[in-house]
Amino acid sequence: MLKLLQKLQKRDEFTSYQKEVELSIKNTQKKIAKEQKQKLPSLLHNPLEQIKLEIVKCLRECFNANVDIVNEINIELPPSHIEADLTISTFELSKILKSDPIIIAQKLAGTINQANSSLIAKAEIINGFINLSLKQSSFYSSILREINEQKDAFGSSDINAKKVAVMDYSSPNVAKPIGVGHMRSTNIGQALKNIYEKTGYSVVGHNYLGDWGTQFGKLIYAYQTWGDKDKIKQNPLNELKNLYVKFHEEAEKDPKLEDKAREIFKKLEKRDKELLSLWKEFRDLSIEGIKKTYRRLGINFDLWIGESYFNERSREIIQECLDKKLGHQDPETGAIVADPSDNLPTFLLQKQDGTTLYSARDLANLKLRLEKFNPNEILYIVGDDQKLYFSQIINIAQRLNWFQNNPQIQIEHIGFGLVLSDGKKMSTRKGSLVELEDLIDESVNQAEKIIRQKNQNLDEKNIKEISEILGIGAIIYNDLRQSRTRNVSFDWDKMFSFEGGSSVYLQYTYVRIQSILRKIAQTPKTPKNIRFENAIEFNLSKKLAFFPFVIIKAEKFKSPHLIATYLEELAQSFNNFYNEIRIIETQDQDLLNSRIALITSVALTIKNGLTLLNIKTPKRM
RNA sequence: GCCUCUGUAGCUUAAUGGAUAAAGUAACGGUCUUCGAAACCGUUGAUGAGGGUUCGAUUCCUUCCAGAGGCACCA
Repeated sequence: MLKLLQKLQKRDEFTSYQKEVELSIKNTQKKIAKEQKQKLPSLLHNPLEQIKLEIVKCLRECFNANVDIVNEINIELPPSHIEADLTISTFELSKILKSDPIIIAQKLAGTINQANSSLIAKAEIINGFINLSLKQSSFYSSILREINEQKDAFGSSDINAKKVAVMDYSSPNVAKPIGVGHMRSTNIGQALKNIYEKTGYSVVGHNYLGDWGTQFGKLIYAYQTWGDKDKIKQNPLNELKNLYVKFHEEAEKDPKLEDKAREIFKKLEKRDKELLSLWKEFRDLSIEGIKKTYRRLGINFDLWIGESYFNERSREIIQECLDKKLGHQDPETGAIVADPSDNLPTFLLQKQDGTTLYSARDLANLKLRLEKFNPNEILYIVGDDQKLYFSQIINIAQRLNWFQNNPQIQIEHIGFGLVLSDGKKMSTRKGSLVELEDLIDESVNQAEKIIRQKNQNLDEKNIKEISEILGIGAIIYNDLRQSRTRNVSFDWDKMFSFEGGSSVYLQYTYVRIQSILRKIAQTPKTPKNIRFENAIEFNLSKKLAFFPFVIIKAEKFKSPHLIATYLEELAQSFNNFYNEIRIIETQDQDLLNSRIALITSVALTIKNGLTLLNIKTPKRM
């Protein structure tokens, strides 16, 4: 009886939330277990993989190499001035085999030529390069058959089967609206999740919400001082943002406000019932708005566990740091300081007023991930401005011996350049923030304008749907097409480029193919005798064969932009072909069917690639 | 002050030690009575500056210059 009473007394806004979290962790564990049992598509039917394996076999024959060299074979398309189908450079091999590249090239090319391969016609050497000429028709029919069989699965592989990765992305602060800066973490994170899964990984997507901390003290203070309940009910997100900005404006004039905010947060950490219910209200309102934006962008997570969940656990972590002498209490202030090694600067875990800091909660978060998912990788997809912070955290976790059960684990901060406005970092506090929702609306409007201008045959409903697809795609693509590390300057005009080098270019190419397939009006079926007539067709098929390997590379370097670059090259190649050859006028039935198989493959690959980047493909536009 | 990242064509970007540095955009010229010209073809145009490492450097090291970010009670 007494226990029940105690339980009831203890029950507050937290209790139900904690239950929710535990359930979502269990569900995620189930999801992983299920995925690990699934059979994944293999690369073995891809002729490019077959060529690679043949070369490895030849290498083993002539060098008795028992080192693992499969992944060192680097097959590429040769530069345009070289007349060959594929090229291998032997420079990397020479380091592994500790031999002269020219000699390797000579020996290897000789062995390949004697091997009587079903795909390779001949190997020639120029310097350290081995240039391969293929048995083109077998290669061509092999890759087209493979793609048309695999369909949406084309691009998948099993090279990372049975591996688990936890990804921390988006993770917005719930007290303020999502800005365009946060968009990068969201887009890059989701794209990396998709890419990882395509190579066989099970991925836990974690939206680590910033739903705790002094910011809530600020927000609650602002609400209590200037807030208006009715206004918040009408337009919650906007009003909360106004309060947040107002607080910072006032705090500029009167720095004492910061102390007041800290005081409120301190009470919140002590579970003051009234404050806690305000906290819950603001949190729920914010999350509702955030989810709306995610729905439009197609972002999904397995876990929504915010910092608040780790509040109490972080106390244990702080104690653990003190016990293991990785932290100390500052004798002057009483704050608790963590002491990383490797010349990294110290950082605070707990403030002098006894409340916890982000770092302590983040360490608790890391521990939970290790315990619940035992992952091979943990990726923090967070801006480069937090690079130092993550090296500090990882250093402490390492020295707390948290990785002893899993020494191979990779914990990485996947940084990226910031979105700059007028050359500077954007900030909610200074009001220089462009809100993501506004940006999306604007882009969708721009798209609609152009669609109306370009295509008069669409009805209203279609126009709305397609504007949404094109407008949102343009924003995401603009974010993902360049390599992660460079800063992005925010430029409205650049966002709405609907020409070459944009998602719209890729979508347009896809739509064109759909249009041809509609005109031909026969169900595409792969013919018995696949053949081609023109070199452009064969080149396209080579490019297609690379798709799964591009995904693998994008996973290895955590670089979604490699997919974008690849798709642009593919689309360009197709458009070239399209301009050269009139597909529907092909007389020979086998050739026509082969061409249908080819363009279907191109369309599938563009669609699968854009899906990885979280961009949709319309049927018409 | 210390540390980190970035610097490629007028502009936005690609190329993670390899062959003649690749695209888009802008400019100029060409291609639609024929599969959707939101496309295609052609011309002009670039590695911030200096040193080093090596068969070979946009890529690695170093000095300088320029921009951005971080460095204790925000997250």
